[in-house]
Amino acid sequence: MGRSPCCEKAHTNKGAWTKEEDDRLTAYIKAHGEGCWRSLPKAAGLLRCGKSCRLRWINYLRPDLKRGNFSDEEDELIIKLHSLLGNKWSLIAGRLPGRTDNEIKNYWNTHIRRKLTSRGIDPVTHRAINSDHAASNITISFETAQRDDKGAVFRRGAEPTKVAAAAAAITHVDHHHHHRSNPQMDWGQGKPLKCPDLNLDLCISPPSHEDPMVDTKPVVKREAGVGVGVVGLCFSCSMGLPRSVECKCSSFMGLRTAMLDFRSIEMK
DNA sequence: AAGATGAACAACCGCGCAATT
DNA sequence: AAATTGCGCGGTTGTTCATCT
Repeated sequence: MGRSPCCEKAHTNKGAWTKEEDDRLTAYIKAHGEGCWRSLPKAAGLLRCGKSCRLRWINYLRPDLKRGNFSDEEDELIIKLHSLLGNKWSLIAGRLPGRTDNEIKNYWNTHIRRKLTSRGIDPVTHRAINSDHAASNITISFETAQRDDKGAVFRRGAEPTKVAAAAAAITHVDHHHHHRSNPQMDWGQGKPLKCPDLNLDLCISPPSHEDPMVDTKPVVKREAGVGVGVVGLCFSCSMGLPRSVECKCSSFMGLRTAMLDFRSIEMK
């Protein structure tokens, strides 16, 4: 048999959170940390579903949330990342410290979608509206990921973290081969993407035993409590200090973007 | 001033996968 | 191995606020 039910559906509050509920949740997590969401409501004295508590904490109460308006740089970064990742809001949020997937998703739906449409760009395909050719064949470039002598992929400039094998680079370009959640990517081929103004190093952690016959649908390996993906900024850049001699972080629209660490993405 | 409409965003819902029993 | 739950995700809905007519 499995576990006991996650929460009692009856006798749980729904809808907007009150100040008192927020305070209780915040106080509890500050005292005990983010633990088991299922047992948290009862322990914290909240008549809420654990799922609801998690959502409230992650999207609203967490102290490291940035909140406030998105900058133009953030806008553009979201657009670029969306063109690469599709509606993978959690992955996109992983590139924007202090922003949540829900916030970005809402922002996309209310602002950016309209912004792109007004620019004549289809927000879904990132291609020019009414032109099959104008924006097609956009090539998004990634520097070649390095491999160690056993073929494991590791991030340039980082300790050779061995991740499972296979393709380091992502492919794309043929917009006719659509992945169900990411029309811009062809996850199976392992050819580099090219994008003139987005210099990001993507290391897709591949399957440990690559089998061309298996479904290559990308999946996100979950790491509880850890945002997916890590911005690999060096110390100087992460502190906003002048670049050091060793700094290998790249710039994108004035932002130090460093290298994307997609260790948590794996091919199925 | 009041109602209609749209924008913004918080919260919910259902699903898939991994973990657990 | 199968059944079941926990967690996280993306899609959607509901509510509030601002602007327009």
